[in-house]
Amino acid sequence: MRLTPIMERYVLHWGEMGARWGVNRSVAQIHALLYLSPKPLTAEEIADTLALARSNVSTSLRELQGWGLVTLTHALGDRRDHFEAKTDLWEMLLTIVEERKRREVDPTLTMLRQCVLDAGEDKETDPEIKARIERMLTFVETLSNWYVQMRTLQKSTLVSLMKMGSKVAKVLKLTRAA
Amino acid sequence: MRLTPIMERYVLHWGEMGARWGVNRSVAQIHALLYLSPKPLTAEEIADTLALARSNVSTSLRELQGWGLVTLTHALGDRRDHFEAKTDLWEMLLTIVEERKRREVDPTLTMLRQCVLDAGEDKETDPEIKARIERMLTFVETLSNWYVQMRTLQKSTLVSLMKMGSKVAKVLKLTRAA
DNA sequence: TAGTGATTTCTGTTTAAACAGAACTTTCAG
DNA sequence: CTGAAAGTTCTGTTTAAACAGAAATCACTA
Repeated sequence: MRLTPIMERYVLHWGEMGARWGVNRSVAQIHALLYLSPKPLTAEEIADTLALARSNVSTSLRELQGWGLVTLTHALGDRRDHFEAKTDLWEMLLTIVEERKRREVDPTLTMLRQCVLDAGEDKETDPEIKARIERMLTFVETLSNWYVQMRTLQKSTLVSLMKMGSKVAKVLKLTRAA
Repeated sequence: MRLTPIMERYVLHWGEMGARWGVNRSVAQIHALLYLSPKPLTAEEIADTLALARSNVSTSLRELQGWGLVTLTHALGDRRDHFEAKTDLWEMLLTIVEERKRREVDPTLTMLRQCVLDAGEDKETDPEIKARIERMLTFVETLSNWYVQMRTLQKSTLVSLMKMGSKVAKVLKLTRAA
Protein backbone atom coordinates (compact mmCIF):
# COMPACT_ATOMS: atom_id res chain seq x y z
CA MET A 1 0.00 0.00 0.00
CA ARG A 2 1.36 3.37 -1.04
CA LEU A 3 0.55 6.54 0.85
CA THR A 4 -1.02 9.37 -1.09
CA PRO A 5 -0.26 12.90 0.20
CA ILE A 6 -3.61 13.02 1.97
CA MET A 7 -3.03 9.71 3.69
CA GLU A 8 0.46 10.74 4.66
CA ARG A 9 -0.76 13.93 6.26
CA TYR A 10 -3.40 12.00 8.18
CA VAL A 11 -0.99 9.34 9.40
CA LEU A 12 1.71 11.80 10.43
CA HIS A 13 -0.75 13.97 12.33
CA TRP A 14 -2.15 10.97 14.12
CA GLY A 15 1.34 9.90 15.12
CA GLU A 16 1.99 13.35 16.49
CA MET A 17 -1.27 13.42 18.44
CA GLY A 18 -0.60 9.98 19.86
CA ALA A 19 2.74 11.17 21.14
CA ARG A 20 1.06 14.06 22.94
CA TRP A 21 -1.29 11.67 24.71
CA GLY A 22 1.37 9.23 25.77
CA VAL A 23 1.06 6.81 22.88
CA ASN A 24 4.13 5.71 20.98
CA ARG A 25 4.42 7.49 17.65
CA SER A 26 4.90 4.29 15.62
CA VAL A 27 1.94 2.68 17.36
CA ALA A 28 -0.29 5.63 16.57
CA GLN A 29 0.88 5.79 12.95
CA ILE A 30 0.22 2.11 12.40
CA HIS A 31 -3.19 2.45 13.96
CA ALA A 32 -3.98 5.36 11.66
CA LEU A 33 -2.84 3.42 8.63
CA LEU A 34 -4.92 0.38 9.54
CA TYR A 35 -7.93 2.58 10.16
CA LEU A 36 -7.61 4.02 6.67
CA SER A 37 -6.89 0.77 4.88
CA PRO A 38 -9.92 -0.79 3.19
CA LYS A 39 -8.36 -4.23 3.57
CA PRO A 40 -6.25 -5.90 6.26
CA LEU A 41 -2.50 -5.41 5.91
CA THR A 42 0.45 -7.65 6.67
CA ALA A 43 3.22 -6.53 9.00
CA GLU A 44 5.57 -6.28 6.07
CA GLU A 45 3.25 -4.05 4.07
CA ILE A 46 2.97 -1.78 7.09
CA ALA A 47 6.73 -1.65 7.56
CA ASP A 48 7.25 -0.79 3.89
CA THR A 49 4.51 1.81 3.79
CA LEU A 50 5.61 3.66 6.90
CA ALA A 51 9.33 3.01 6.52
CA LEU A 52 9.60 1.34 9.90
CA ALA A 53 11.68 -1.67 10.88
CA ARG A 54 9.88 -4.96 10.72
CA SER A 55 10.62 -5.58 14.40
CA ASN A 56 9.19 -2.26 15.42
CA VAL A 57 5.99 -3.03 13.55
CA SER A 58 5.73 -6.40 15.23
CA THR A 59 5.98 -4.88 18.70
CA SER A 60 3.58 -2.09 17.89
CA LEU A 61 0.98 -4.47 16.48
CA ARG A 62 1.23 -6.49 19.66
CA GLU A 63 0.55 -3.36 21.67
CA LEU A 64 -2.42 -2.42 19.49
CA GLN A 65 -3.86 -5.88 19.95
CA GLY A 66 -3.35 -5.47 23.69
CA TRP A 67 -5.46 -2.35 23.51
CA GLY A 68 -8.10 -4.27 21.61
CA LEU A 69 -7.93 -1.82 18.72
CA VAL A 70 -6.50 -4.17 16.13
CA THR A 71 -7.36 -7.74 15.33
CA LEU A 72 -5.63 -10.47 13.45
CA THR A 73 -7.21 -12.09 10.42
CA HIS A 74 -6.13 -14.64 7.88
CA ALA A 75 -6.63 -15.00 4.18
CA LEU A 76 -7.09 -18.46 2.67
CA GLY A 77 -3.90 -19.80 1.18
CA ASP A 78 -1.76 -17.19 2.91
CA ARG A 79 0.31 -18.04 5.92
CA ARG A 80 0.93 -14.45 6.88
CA ASP A 81 -0.99 -12.62 9.58
CA HIS A 82 -3.16 -9.78 8.34
CA PHE A 83 -4.14 -6.95 10.64
CA GLU A 84 -7.17 -4.73 10.66
CA ALA A 85 -8.38 -1.96 12.93
CA LYS A 86 -11.82 -1.44 14.39
CA THR A 87 -13.49 1.02 12.06
CA ASP A 88 -16.51 1.88 14.20
CA LEU A 89 -15.31 5.09 15.76
CA TRP A 90 -17.68 4.92 18.67
CA GLU A 91 -16.40 1.44 19.50
CA MET A 92 -12.88 2.70 19.13
CA LEU A 93 -13.41 5.53 21.59
CA LEU A 94 -15.10 3.32 24.17
CA THR A 95 -12.31 0.77 23.88
CA ILE A 96 -9.66 3.40 24.49
CA VAL A 97 -11.49 4.94 27.41
CA GLU A 98 -12.14 1.56 28.99
CA GLU A 99 -8.52 0.58 28.66
CA ARG A 100 -7.19 3.85 30.05
CA LYS A 101 -9.55 3.57 32.98
CA ARG A 102 -8.25 0.10 33.70
CA ARG A 103 -4.60 1.07 33.36
CA GLU A 104 -4.56 4.51 34.88
CA VAL A 105 -7.73 5.56 36.65
CA ASP A 106 -8.28 2.39 38.68
CA PRO A 107 -4.71 2.30 40.02
CA THR A 108 -5.08 5.98 40.92
CA LEU A 109 -8.23 5.22 42.87
CA THR A 110 -6.38 2.46 44.69
CA MET A 111 -3.55 4.82 45.54
CA LEU A 112 -5.91 7.53 46.78
CA ARG A 113 -7.90 5.10 48.91
CA GLN A 114 -4.70 3.82 50.46
CA CYS A 115 -3.61 7.37 51.22
CA VAL A 116 -6.91 8.16 52.91
CA LEU A 117 -6.73 4.91 54.86
CA ASP A 118 -3.18 5.56 56.03
CA ALA A 119 -4.07 9.13 56.89
CA GLY A 120 -6.16 7.82 59.77
CA GLU A 121 -3.23 6.90 61.99
CA ASP A 122 -0.85 9.47 60.58
CA LYS A 123 0.09 12.32 62.92
CA GLU A 124 2.59 14.15 60.75
CA THR A 125 0.49 15.08 57.71
CA ASP A 126 -1.36 18.39 57.97
CA PRO A 127 -5.16 17.84 58.27
CA GLU A 128 -5.76 20.28 55.43
CA ILE A 129 -3.56 18.16 53.19
CA LYS A 130 -5.41 15.01 54.20
CA ALA A 131 -8.67 16.78 53.36
CA ARG A 132 -7.40 17.67 49.90
CA ILE A 133 -6.47 14.08 49.16
CA GLU A 134 -9.94 13.02 50.27
CA ARG A 135 -11.51 15.60 48.01
CA MET A 136 -9.48 14.28 45.12
CA LEU A 137 -10.60 10.74 45.89
CA THR A 138 -14.25 11.77 45.97
CA PHE A 139 -13.84 13.66 42.72
CA VAL A 140 -12.19 10.82 40.82
CA GLU A 141 -14.77 8.41 42.22
CA THR A 142 -17.57 10.64 40.96
CA LEU A 143 -16.13 10.74 37.46
CA SER A 144 -15.42 7.04 37.47
CA ASN A 145 -18.93 6.15 38.66
CA TRP A 146 -20.44 8.37 36.00
CA TYR A 147 -18.43 6.59 33.33
CA VAL A 148 -19.42 3.17 34.66
CA GLN A 149 -23.07 4.21 34.46
CA MET A 150 -22.78 5.59 30.94
CA ARG A 151 -21.02 2.47 29.82
CA THR A 152 -24.15 0.43 30.53
CA LEU A 153 -26.19 2.41 27.99
CA GLN A 154 -26.76 1.36 24.42
CA LYS A 155 -24.48 3.00 21.93
CA SER A 156 -27.49 4.56 20.19
CA THR A 157 -28.67 6.05 23.49
CA LEU A 158 -25.29 7.58 24.09
CA VAL A 159 -25.24 9.08 20.64
CA SER A 160 -28.71 10.56 21.17
CA LEU A 161 -27.71 12.07 24.50
CA MET A 162 -24.60 13.53 22.98
CA LYS A 163 -26.47 15.04 20.04
CA MET A 164 -28.92 16.65 22.46
CA GLY A 165 -26.01 18.45 24.07
CA SER A 166 -27.02 21.07 26.60
CA LYS A 167 -30.70 20.55 25.79
CA VAL A 168 -30.54 17.62 28.17
CA ALA A 169 -30.30 20.02 31.09
CA LYS A 170 -33.18 22.15 29.81
CA VAL A 171 -35.50 19.18 29.35
CA LEU A 172 -34.65 17.93 32.81
CA LYS A 173 -35.25 21.46 34.15
CA LEU A 174 -31.81 21.51 35.68
CA THR A 175 -30.78 24.85 34.31
CA ARG A 176 -30.83 27.57 36.93
CA ALA A 177 -29.76 30.66 35.02
CA ALA A 178 -29.54 30.71 31.19
CA MET B 1 7.79 22.12 53.13
CA ARG B 2 8.73 18.56 53.96
CA LEU B 3 6.98 15.62 52.34
CA THR B 4 5.38 13.08 54.64
CA PRO B 5 5.22 9.50 53.29
CA ILE B 6 1.60 9.99 52.29
CA MET B 7 2.37 13.18 50.41
CA GLU B 8 5.34 11.56 48.75
CA ARG B 9 3.24 8.67 47.51
CA TYR B 10 0.65 11.08 46.16
CA VAL B 11 3.18 13.29 44.41
CA LEU B 12 5.12 10.42 42.87
CA HIS B 13 1.96 8.75 41.59
CA TRP B 14 0.77 11.98 40.08
CA GLY B 15 4.08 12.44 38.32
CA GLU B 16 3.81 8.95 36.93
CA MET B 17 0.25 9.50 35.71
CA GLY B 18 1.19 12.78 34.12
CA ALA B 19 3.93 11.04 32.18
CA ARG B 20 1.42 8.52 30.83
CA TRP B 21 -0.79 11.33 29.56
CA GLY B 22 1.96 13.27 27.89
CA VAL B 23 2.69 15.67 30.74
CA ASN B 24 6.25 16.18 31.91
CA ARG B 25 6.92 14.32 35.15
CA SER B 26 8.37 17.35 36.96
CA VAL B 27 5.45 19.50 35.86
CA ALA B 28 2.96 16.96 37.18
CA GLN B 29 4.83 16.54 40.46
CA ILE B 30 4.97 20.27 41.05
CA HIS B 31 1.30 20.56 40.29
CA ALA B 32 0.51 17.79 42.77
CA LEU B 33 2.61 19.45 45.44
CA LEU B 34 0.95 22.82 44.94
CA TYR B 35 -2.46 21.20 45.01
CA LEU B 36 -1.66 19.66 48.39
CA SER B 37 0.00 22.69 49.90
CA PRO B 38 -2.28 24.74 52.17
CA LYS B 39 -0.24 27.85 51.41
CA PRO B 40 1.52 29.19 48.31
CA LEU B 41 5.11 28.02 47.84
CA THR B 42 8.17 29.71 46.42
CA ALA B 43 10.12 28.17 43.56
CA GLU B 44 12.97 27.44 45.91
CA GLU B 45 10.78 25.62 48.41
CA ILE B 46 9.45 23.49 45.57
CA ALA B 47 12.93 22.71 44.30
CA ASP B 48 14.09 21.71 47.78
CA THR B 49 11.01 19.61 48.53
CA LEU B 50 11.05 17.67 45.28
CA ALA B 51 14.83 17.63 44.84
CA LEU B 52 14.64 19.29 41.43
CA ALA B 53 16.96 21.88 39.94
CA ARG B 54 15.87 25.45 40.43
CA SER B 55 15.90 26.00 36.67
CA ASN B 56 13.71 23.01 36.09
CA VAL B 57 11.18 24.33 38.58
CA SER B 58 11.17 27.72 36.92
CA THR B 59 10.38 26.23 33.52
CA SER B 60 7.76 23.90 34.89
CA LEU B 61 5.98 26.67 36.78
CA ARG B 62 5.89 28.66 33.58
CA GLU B 63 4.25 25.75 31.85
CA LEU B 64 1.70 25.31 34.63
CA GLN B 65 0.84 28.99 34.42
CA GLY B 66 0.44 28.55 30.68
CA TRP B 67 -2.11 25.85 31.36
CA GLY B 68 -3.89 28.18 33.74
CA LEU B 69 -3.54 25.70 36.58
CA VAL B 70 -1.18 27.70 38.76
CA THR B 71 -1.19 31.37 39.66
CA LEU B 72 1.38 33.71 41.06
CA THR B 73 0.81 35.54 44.33
CA HIS B 74 2.87 37.81 46.51
CA ALA B 75 3.27 38.19 50.25
CA LEU B 76 3.78 41.65 51.72
CA GLY B 77 7.42 42.37 52.43
CA ASP B 78 8.61 39.44 50.35
CA ARG B 79 10.10 39.95 46.93
CA ARG B 80 9.80 36.32 45.96
CA ASP B 81 7.04 34.92 43.79
CA HIS B 82 4.72 32.50 45.51
CA PHE B 83 2.77 29.93 43.56
CA GLU B 84 -0.54 28.28 44.24
CA ALA B 85 -2.68 25.81 42.34
CA LYS B 86 -6.39 25.94 41.67
CA THR B 87 -7.94 23.76 44.34
CA ASP B 88 -11.44 23.50 42.91
CA LEU B 89 -11.19 20.14 41.18
CA TRP B 90 -14.06 20.79 38.86
CA GLU B 91 -12.41 23.99 37.69
CA MET B 92 -9.16 22.13 37.32
CA LEU B 93 -10.69 19.49 35.09
CA LEU B 94 -12.47 22.00 32.88
CA THR B 95 -9.28 24.01 32.54
CA ILE B 96 -7.32 20.97 31.42
CA VAL B 97 -9.98 19.82 28.97
CA GLU B 98 -10.34 23.29 27.50
CA GLU B 99 -6.62 23.61 27.03
CA ARG B 100 -6.20 20.19 25.45
CA LYS B 101 -9.04 20.94 23.09
CA ARG B 102 -7.32 24.13 22.04
CA ARG B 103 -3.92 22.52 21.62
CA GLU B 104 -4.83 19.15 20.19
CA VAL B 105 -8.43 18.73 19.14
CA ASP B 106 -8.82 21.98 17.24
CA PRO B 107 -5.67 21.46 15.15
CA THR B 108 -6.87 17.93 14.43
CA LEU B 109 -10.19 19.28 13.18
CA THR B 110 -8.30 21.71 10.96
CA MET B 111 -6.19 18.88 9.56
CA LEU B 112 -9.21 16.67 8.91
CA ARG B 113 -11.14 19.46 7.20
CA GLN B 114 -8.17 20.18 5.00
CA CYS B 115 -7.90 16.51 4.08
CA VAL B 116 -11.57 16.36 3.15
CA LEU B 117 -11.23 19.55 1.15
CA ASP B 118 -8.19 18.31 -0.74
CA ALA B 119 -9.86 14.97 -1.33
CA GLY B 120 -12.26 16.68 -3.73
CA GLU B 121 -9.75 17.11 -6.55
CA ASP B 122 -7.65 14.13 -5.61
CA LYS B 123 -7.72 11.20 -8.02
CA GLU B 124 -5.18 8.91 -6.42
CA THR B 125 -6.72 8.32 -3.00
CA ASP B 126 -9.15 5.38 -2.77
CA PRO B 127 -12.75 6.60 -2.28
CA GLU B 128 -13.15 4.27 0.68
CA ILE B 129 -10.18 5.93 2.37
CA LYS B 130 -11.63 9.36 1.71
CA ALA B 131 -14.88 8.18 3.26
CA ARG B 132 -13.09 7.02 6.38
CA ILE B 133 -11.41 10.37 6.83
CA GLU B 134 -14.78 12.05 6.47
CA ARG B 135 -16.26 9.75 9.06
CA MET B 136 -13.47 10.62 11.43
CA LEU B 137 -14.08 14.32 10.84
CA THR B 138 -17.78 13.96 11.56
CA PHE B 139 -17.03 11.97 14.68
CA VAL B 140 -14.53 14.43 16.14
CA GLU B 141 -16.89 17.29 15.28
CA THR B 142 -19.71 15.57 17.15
CA LEU B 143 -17.59 15.14 20.25
CA SER B 144 -16.27 18.65 20.02
CA ASN B 145 -19.71 20.17 19.59
CA TRP B 146 -21.00 18.20 22.56
CA TYR B 147 -18.19 19.55 24.69
CA VAL B 148 -18.82 23.11 23.55
CA GLN B 149 -22.47 22.75 24.54
CA MET B 150 -21.71 21.26 27.94
CA ARG B 151 -19.21 24.01 28.61
CA THR B 152 -22.01 26.56 28.54
CA LEU B 153 -23.77 24.94 31.48
CA GLN B 154 -23.37 25.99 35.08
CA LYS B 155 -20.95 23.92 37.06
CA SER B 156 -23.77 22.88 39.42
CA THR B 157 -25.84 21.70 36.48
CA LEU B 158 -23.00 19.61 35.20
CA VAL B 159 -22.49 18.05 38.60
CA SER B 160 -26.19 17.23 38.84
CA LEU B 161 -26.19 15.63 35.40
CA MET B 162 -23.14 13.61 36.26
CA LYS B 163 -24.58 12.41 39.55
CA MET B 164 -27.73 11.31 37.74
CA GLY B 165 -25.61 9.05 35.59
CA SER B 166 -27.58 6.70 33.40
CA LYS B 167 -30.85 7.85 34.97
CA VAL B 168 -30.68 10.74 32.53
CA ALA B 169 -31.50 8.39 29.69
CA LYS B 170 -34.37 6.79 31.59
CA VAL B 171 -35.97 10.10 32.47
CA LEU B 172 -35.68 11.25 28.88
CA LYS B 173 -37.15 7.91 27.79
CA LEU B 174 -34.21 7.30 25.52
CA THR B 175 -33.51 3.78 26.67
CA ARG B 176 -34.60 1.21 24.15
CA ALA B 177 -33.73 -2.09 25.80
CA ALA B 178 -32.63 -2.35 29.45
C1' DT C 1 12.37 -33.94 8.52
C1' DA C 2 14.77 -30.45 5.92
C1' DG C 3 14.02 -26.04 4.40
C1' DT C 4 11.73 -21.73 3.69
C1' DG C 5 8.77 -18.07 4.98
C1' DA C 6 6.90 -15.54 8.85
C1' DT C 7 7.23 -13.67 13.30
C1' DT C 8 9.17 -12.58 17.62
C1' DT C 9 12.85 -11.58 20.75
C1' DC C 10 17.22 -9.75 21.81
C1' DT C 11 20.85 -6.31 21.70
C1' DG C 12 22.99 -2.29 20.55
C1' DT C 13 22.25 2.42 18.57
C1' DT C 14 19.89 6.58 17.87
C1' DT C 15 17.07 10.25 19.19
C1' DA C 16 14.52 13.35 21.81
C1' DA C 17 13.14 14.87 26.04
C1' DA C 18 14.26 15.96 30.74
C1' DC C 19 17.20 17.87 33.64
C1' DA C 20 21.19 20.29 36.22
C1' DG C 21 24.38 23.92 36.70
C1' DA C 22 26.22 28.06 35.18
C1' DA C 23 25.66 32.39 33.17
C1' DC C 24 22.89 36.05 32.60
C1' DT C 25 19.14 39.42 33.52
C1' DT C 26 16.04 41.76 36.31
C1' DT C 27 14.47 43.88 40.54
C1' DC C 28 14.84 46.13 44.52
C1' DA C 29 17.06 47.91 48.98
C1' DG C 30 20.27 50.80 50.94
C1' DC D 1 24.56 53.62 41.85
C1' DT D 2 26.01 49.36 43.88
C1' DG D 3 25.26 44.90 45.52
C1' DA D 4 22.52 41.09 46.70
C1' DA D 5 18.47 38.35 45.98
C1' DA D 6 15.32 36.35 42.76
C1' DG D 7 14.20 34.67 38.42
C1' DT D 8 15.14 33.25 33.64
C1' DT D 9 17.69 31.53 29.79
C1' DC D 10 21.31 28.94 27.83
C1' DT D 11 24.25 24.93 27.23
C1' DG D 12 25.82 20.59 27.96
C1' DT D 13 24.78 16.03 30.16
C1' DT D 14 21.93 12.36 31.44
C1' DT D 15 18.31 9.26 30.85
C1' DA D 16 14.74 6.75 28.91
C1' DA D 17 12.21 5.60 25.13
C1' DA D 18 12.10 4.45 20.31
C1' DC D 19 13.94 2.08 16.91
C1' DA D 20 16.79 -0.92 13.57
C1' DG D 21 19.10 -5.05 12.41
C1' DA D 22 20.54 -9.53 13.61
C1' DA D 23 19.58 -13.73 15.69
C1' DA D 24 16.42 -17.00 17.17
C1' DT D 25 12.10 -19.27 17.18
C1' DC D 26 8.02 -20.99 15.22
C1' DA D 27 4.98 -22.93 11.63
C1' DC D 28 4.17 -24.96 7.79
C1' DT D 29 5.14 -27.43 3.29
C1' DA D 30 7.16 -30.46 0.30
